[in-house]
Amino acid sequence: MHLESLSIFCDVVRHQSFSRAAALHSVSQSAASQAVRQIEQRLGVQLIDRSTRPWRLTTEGKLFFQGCQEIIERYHELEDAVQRRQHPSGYTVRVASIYSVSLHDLSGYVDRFQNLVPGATVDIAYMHPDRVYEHIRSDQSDLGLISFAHPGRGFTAIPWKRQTMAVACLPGHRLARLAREQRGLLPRNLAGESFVTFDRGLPVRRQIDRFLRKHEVEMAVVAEFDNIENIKQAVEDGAGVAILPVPTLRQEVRRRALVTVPLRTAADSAPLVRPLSIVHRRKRRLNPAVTEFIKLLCADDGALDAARRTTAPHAPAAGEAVR
Amino acid sequence: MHLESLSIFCDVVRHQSFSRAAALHSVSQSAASQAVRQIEQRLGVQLIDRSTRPWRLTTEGKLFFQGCQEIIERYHELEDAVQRRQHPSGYTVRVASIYSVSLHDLSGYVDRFQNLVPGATVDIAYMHPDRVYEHIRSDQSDLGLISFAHPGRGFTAIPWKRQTMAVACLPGHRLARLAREQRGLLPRNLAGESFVTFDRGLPVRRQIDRFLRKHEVEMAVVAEFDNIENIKQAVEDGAGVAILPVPTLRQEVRRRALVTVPLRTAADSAPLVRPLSIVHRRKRRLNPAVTEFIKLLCADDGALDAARRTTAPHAPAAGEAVR
DNA sequence: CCCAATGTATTCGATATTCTTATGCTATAC
DNA sequence: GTATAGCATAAGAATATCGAATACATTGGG
Repeated sequence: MHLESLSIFCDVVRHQSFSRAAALHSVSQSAASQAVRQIEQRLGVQLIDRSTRPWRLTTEGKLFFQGCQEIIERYHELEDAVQRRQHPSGYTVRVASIYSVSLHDLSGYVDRFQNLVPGATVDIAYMHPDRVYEHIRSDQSDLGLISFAHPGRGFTAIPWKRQTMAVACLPGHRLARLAREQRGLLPRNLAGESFVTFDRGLPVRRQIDRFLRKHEVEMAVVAEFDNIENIKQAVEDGAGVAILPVPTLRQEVRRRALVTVPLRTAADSAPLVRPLSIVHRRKRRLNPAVTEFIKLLCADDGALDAARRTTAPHAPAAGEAVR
Repeated sequence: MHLESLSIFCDVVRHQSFSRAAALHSVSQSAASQAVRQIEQRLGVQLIDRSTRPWRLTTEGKLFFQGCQEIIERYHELEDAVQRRQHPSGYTVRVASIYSVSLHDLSGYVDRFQNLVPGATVDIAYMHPDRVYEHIRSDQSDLGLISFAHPGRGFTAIPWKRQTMAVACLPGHRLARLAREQRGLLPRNLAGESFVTFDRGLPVRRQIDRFLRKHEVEMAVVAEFDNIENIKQAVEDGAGVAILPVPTLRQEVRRRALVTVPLRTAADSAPLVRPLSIVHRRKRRLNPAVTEFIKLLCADDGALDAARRTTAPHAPAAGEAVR
């Protein structure tokens, strides 16, 4: 019997709902239903009486629920105890991040975290997206911060932030003036503009192309790069305009090298955002400090529901463009 | 985490051996090794120090072992408690059997069982092999008794008896006399004889054919049936001889309608036997009475190791002919 | 020191299980 | 009645598991 299934059963009972329990465990409602059914079948005992609405626990169900609760709690304590022995003091949270999540984005969290958990430290390492996954797979890091969390095998992705993307150009650029005049830019204003963008094949590029196609705008791609730094550089050098996540342009905007121009879209059409996710190895018990850090990262970001994790190969991370 | 894996870990520790633990759980040594490693990986903690011989538990391993033992015991108690509520008294063991396992084969066990477990009853139903599986799958029976337990999905087969097979013929038949003269029959004595046998495609038929081919004997098949009763009938009617499990001929031998003639084979060649197995649904917790009954069935049958259950698609049931 | 014996780890392909998506059902509310 | 919310079910894809074969490591004997 899978402990995870027992845990799902307990949450089904606690929340009086299969769907909510499923969400809490980051699985589909169907999976929760099947898990509970499987328990019933293996036991040969009906735990839930589904003939009424709302459903109710049977007597056996109540008994089993109480027992399960205790067993699961005990098991978690056991895991904690065993893991704590190994890292007896000074928890460390090892984070692997892509370059374009600046330290600035994180320092606030880190400070608050170190206040909250006095003994703890956070190690942040910046690297190429592929290496982030590799780092996590090989257990060199506990968490990864990446954009467009690709649904790779063995990883769990927790939606974190959604950075809105805007047009970046030189302060004296035609589009900058136009945006001032008409308060923001419409997608079609971009038509024909020289465009510095991401390599074909990167999710963010596909995202942008989809957006432009949707708004029936064609731009003249003059350069493609696989990272944001090079794109910004090219724009500063006057090669054209770019569409980039606003927070990554903070430095350049501050020193007035570039300006960001918001893109206005119709209310019903999805705005251009770059979803950032926290990823970690699936089915792996995270140490308490890591759990705490995740909680903190997700917490003030009130809009996002921490429960909406996804490990599903095809479930788009919240914020990923719809097909 | 799989409770089964935890249980394997506990047995590994208790018996200080992966192989023995694997056998106890009816899995391969490989699976046991993988199970333990999986636990270690998910915990991120080394439980067993494999660098020495014999290996030793790490400190964390000891801690985890103690905790696991308790958790598993609790879980089993919980299952029992929940199941007992449903069958508060008078356990019943429901057995589905093929026709050719006669009541005579079972009555001894049933009597002893009812002595051992006073409140219990045993229901035996006889049916076609396919229906036995169906009965078990649909939970109409707890146990099935079948021959040549085919390794079907979702079933566990416990080797039970190995019925030696012998030639059955009319008392006055040439072979009967020959056997008296030379004390038993050699396979080659069967050459050219009229042969009443099983339908092609039945495992028992393939078994017999293999045997004959191995001894380079060709017989003249005069009739094929899908069940033993018809074959016996045909032999009694003088259609020819048959090769059948000895115990299924008890009635006919007693009333002197037929005789059984043992087949002598070289010491190194496998004798012809029909393996009988007890099957039940895999991954299903059996109620205590059923467990007790299985124990009883297997017990006096000392030669067979109750631990050598098989659920493996390719593991031949003990006694099945080797390829 | 090498060799064989024993027991565990690893790899790989087959198989079984478990998931998700899509859709069907059903008890209640209106 | 009909609509709705919430669960069940089906089918196929993704994943996990298992066993067979084999590699590897340790130990004990020559």
